[in-house]
Amino acid sequence: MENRERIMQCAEELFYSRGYDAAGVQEIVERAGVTKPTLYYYFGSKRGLLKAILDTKFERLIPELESVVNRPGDIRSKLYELGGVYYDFFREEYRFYMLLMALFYSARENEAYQTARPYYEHFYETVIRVFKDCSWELGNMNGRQKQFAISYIGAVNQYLVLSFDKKTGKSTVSREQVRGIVDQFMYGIFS
Amino acid sequence: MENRERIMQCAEELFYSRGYDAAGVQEIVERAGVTKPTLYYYFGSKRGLLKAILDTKFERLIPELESVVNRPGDIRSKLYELGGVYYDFFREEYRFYMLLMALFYSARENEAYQTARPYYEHFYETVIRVFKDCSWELGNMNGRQKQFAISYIGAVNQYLVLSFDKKTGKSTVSREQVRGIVDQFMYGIFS
DNA sequence: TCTGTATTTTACCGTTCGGTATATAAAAAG
DNA sequence: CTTTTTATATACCGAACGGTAAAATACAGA
Repeated sequence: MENRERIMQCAEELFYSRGYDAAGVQEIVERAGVTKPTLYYYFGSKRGLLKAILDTKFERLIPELESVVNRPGDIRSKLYELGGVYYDFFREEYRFYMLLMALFYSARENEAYQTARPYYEHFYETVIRVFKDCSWELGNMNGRQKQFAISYIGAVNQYLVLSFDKKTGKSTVSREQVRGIVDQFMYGIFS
Repeated sequence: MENRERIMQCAEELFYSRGYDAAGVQEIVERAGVTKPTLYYYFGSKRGLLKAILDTKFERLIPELESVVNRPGDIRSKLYELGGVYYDFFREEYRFYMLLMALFYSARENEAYQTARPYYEHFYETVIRVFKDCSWELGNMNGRQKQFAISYIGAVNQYLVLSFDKKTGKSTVSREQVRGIVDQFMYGIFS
């Protein structure tokens, strides 16, 4: 099982730094210190390898998101906590996070996008549910739950991604600053 | 000059639909009805072709952005107009817009990202300047101009991209709804 | 010790990749 | 009418692509 994990780790690194299409299977196995058939033994295809990486990481992220969403509380505290989950996940798994963003924005026909798509959908649905569950607080929102979810994710993501220093490999923002973004999202720029 | 333009057009389409790395030079020239040396005669390399596409489109977008930024007005009207420019550009050049997003989120080591990077920087600086020029209205903002620019672009982009129906190739939002996003950005979700 | 299974290797597949040397048309300049 | 420049095609390059057949190795349990 050691080789399997090392392959996934090296692949994640290379997908992140070169991009999924530009990263070659040959280079992945070289870094992992194995040969190609070993990779194909475990994952079946390059796409299968990507899928395995996505599965592993989401297996950790999804329950964290769910626990925030299902916990009782007002919209403010939920969005804070949600931002916190993003922030922590981003700090610990920034390579994967950046890879995920790249996949999300890659072309619709592209194999990588199609592989990653189901994961986004689950992800988005979770955030939309936050707004739906808080209709007691926000009114009927005129069907704007989805819009709220989109711009919330857009603002937070953009902020995390832009504040990432790829030289040091670290985020330059604090958890507090992410709270600031959430505040701005809720109360506007004059707050 | 006809072939040159047709190559660029076909390349834009393929870069959009398959992704820059996944789109092959061979396929581009086949669609354009020419051969490879013709492409290399005009653009020198695949990267040069991408650069030419970026140049052409930004040559149109940048002046529009500049005119909005340089016009006098309050932050509200400027952000409205800026959103309008995005919206129009997105409707008319959605393939290019989506391609641009994909390039922006692609890996830092990647050739495509490095080619597109200078264009983003110019673009971001323009939006940051909107907030800087309105410090009379927003106070000193505690150095949050950049944060504002980032989350503004993040929210608007995410909204436009998400509302794009790739089956019909059209945006499902109106100019009004983009104004709604700008309102939300300025006054929060309770507005 | 033998046998079966899980794992990894060597050596290779055909295809496509980005890119080019060279010849050839077409058109403008002398 | 020649010469030069611009533009396009034929035919090819070596390298890398994703992927695989088949053999060898490692390691169980009987």
